[in-house]
Amino acid sequence: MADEHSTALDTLLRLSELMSADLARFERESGLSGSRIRLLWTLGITGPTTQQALAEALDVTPRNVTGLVDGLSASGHVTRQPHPTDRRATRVTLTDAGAETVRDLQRDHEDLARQLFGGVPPRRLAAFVATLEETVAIFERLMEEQA
Amino acid sequence: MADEHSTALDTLLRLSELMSADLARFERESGLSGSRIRLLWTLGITGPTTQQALAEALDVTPRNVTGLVDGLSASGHVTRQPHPTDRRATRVTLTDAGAETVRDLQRDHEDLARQLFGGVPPRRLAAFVATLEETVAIFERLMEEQA
DNA sequence: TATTGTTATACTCTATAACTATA
DNA sequence: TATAGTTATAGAGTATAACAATA
Repeated sequence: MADEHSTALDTLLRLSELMSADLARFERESGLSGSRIRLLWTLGITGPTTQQALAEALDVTPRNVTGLVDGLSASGHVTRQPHPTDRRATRVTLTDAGAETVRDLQRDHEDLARQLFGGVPPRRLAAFVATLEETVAIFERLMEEQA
Repeated sequence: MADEHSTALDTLLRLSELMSADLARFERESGLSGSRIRLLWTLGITGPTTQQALAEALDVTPRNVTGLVDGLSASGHVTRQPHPTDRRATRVTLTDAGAETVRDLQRDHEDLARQLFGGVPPRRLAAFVATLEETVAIFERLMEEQA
């Protein structure tokens, strides 16, 4: 018989698996890899930005971003534009098709949120979110201590 | 201003990222990749088992398991043993070193659970877990409908 | 015939290091 | 000198397809 602590963490891990499986579904439907989808999602949040900034946001090397942007450029989801003031840099910009993919992602995300939590009474949902957020705060503190 | 539904899902995604970062810490400390760690974890749960069974449990191809077992065999974490009754099959077994790695994983897992949830009052933790488990149930139903 | 695992081949993600162009 | 991005190289994870040994 496991501790309730462990049950909570195990269930969170199970939810992680399910969210990964949901991402895999989008991968199949869009023909895009998870890494490319994450880049598009980031670009949707930041707007047009440099590869350097993308590398930091995604926590990967600049070289890796070069490869991802190559692929997304070939598939017509992004374009490389000259940076307006720094001629060393490129600005990665969503094409119309890329922007549509990002909208699809956002819509799927909202649909999922509604399906998972739409039936939870407001008071209970608020308490749930509060505990989640406290857990994130503790976790972030732990990770900082180790860094 | 986002819906509380979306906030809940966003926070769960954030927790997923943190759990991935925590796994990455174990990867650095052990010198093992995430895929190999998952195989060891699975082997710790099932006990000695065939590559076929590992492929199903990990949801990857048999060929993939061959590569992972090759690596874990070279690093001394597992061995290939003849299957007692089926001469086509191999039984993958944890070595002492492999078993120790699994124990480290389990200990880290329990430590993390205690650090994250040890301070949450029992009633509140029970309510939290209940909502988590309902969310998993809804999510699993959704994924089945799509499959 | 069906199953277990491997060889052969290929693609994506990822990293480090060296290099070019620009700041 | 430092920064942005690319070329060169390498390794891990993953997949499909063809094959050998065994059931």
